[in-house]
Amino acid sequence: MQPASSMVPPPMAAAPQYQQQWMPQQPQQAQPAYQVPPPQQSGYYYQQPPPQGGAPPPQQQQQSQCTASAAQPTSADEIRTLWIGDLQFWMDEQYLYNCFAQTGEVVSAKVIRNKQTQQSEGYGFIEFNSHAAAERNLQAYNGTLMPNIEQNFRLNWASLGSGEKRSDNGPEYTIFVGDLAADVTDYMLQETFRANYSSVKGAKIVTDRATGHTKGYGFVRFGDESEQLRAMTEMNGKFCSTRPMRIGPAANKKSAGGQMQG
DNA sequence: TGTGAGCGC
Repeated sequence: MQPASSMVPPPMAAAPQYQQQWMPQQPQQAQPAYQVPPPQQSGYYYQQPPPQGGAPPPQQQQQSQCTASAAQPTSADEIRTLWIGDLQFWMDEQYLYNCFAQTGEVVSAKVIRNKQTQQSEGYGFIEFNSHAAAERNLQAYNGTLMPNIEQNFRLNWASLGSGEKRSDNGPEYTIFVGDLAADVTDYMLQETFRANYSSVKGAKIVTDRATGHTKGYGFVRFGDESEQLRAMTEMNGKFCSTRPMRIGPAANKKSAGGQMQG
């Protein structure tokens, strides 16, 4: 049980000049020397079994080996890339790749950098070999601890790079949630509310950009205003993880539903 | 206690 030295963040060192994209030298390599332990399946109560009846199990479902002329995404179903945010400055392409390498489904990893300073912009993209693989990794890793740092993966579908994403249906109504414990993740907060309110669209824990540590508060977005209002009273004081939540109205600076007046 | 922000040349 020795931590791989290549995964340890450098104390302070100038970042070397990396390529814009990183991928393994051999795509069908048996097993890389570096291995990342799988994410801790803590078995949260909000984990739900995969839906059955319709979708085949995500096993070795070999799609057609898209070799050359089949690389034209015609719809959003073909998206195979995930967006990853809240990256530290030392998290390079190889670090990201190693995070998902044990699944054997990652194709490439990329950190977006400033062209002049080569410093990380704090986000990147992970490309997988199929849409199903990307979705599996999104579900498995999002909200779990990243290697060698007390910070959670913040993953999402890469939407803006591949054309139009399916537009949201209608306005959103956001609430502020404070007094959150340090281990509360986006997904945990979202599912805590979704268990009671079907119109929950998502949740966001606010983290410090420099350290990636939570600031102890976040936001939950609803699609239905009545559920937003109900949640503000019904969920106030309810426990999420180890602490009771304190809920208040969100001071939306962007287009909210209709709660702003004057 | 406290009111985010994140899409690639």
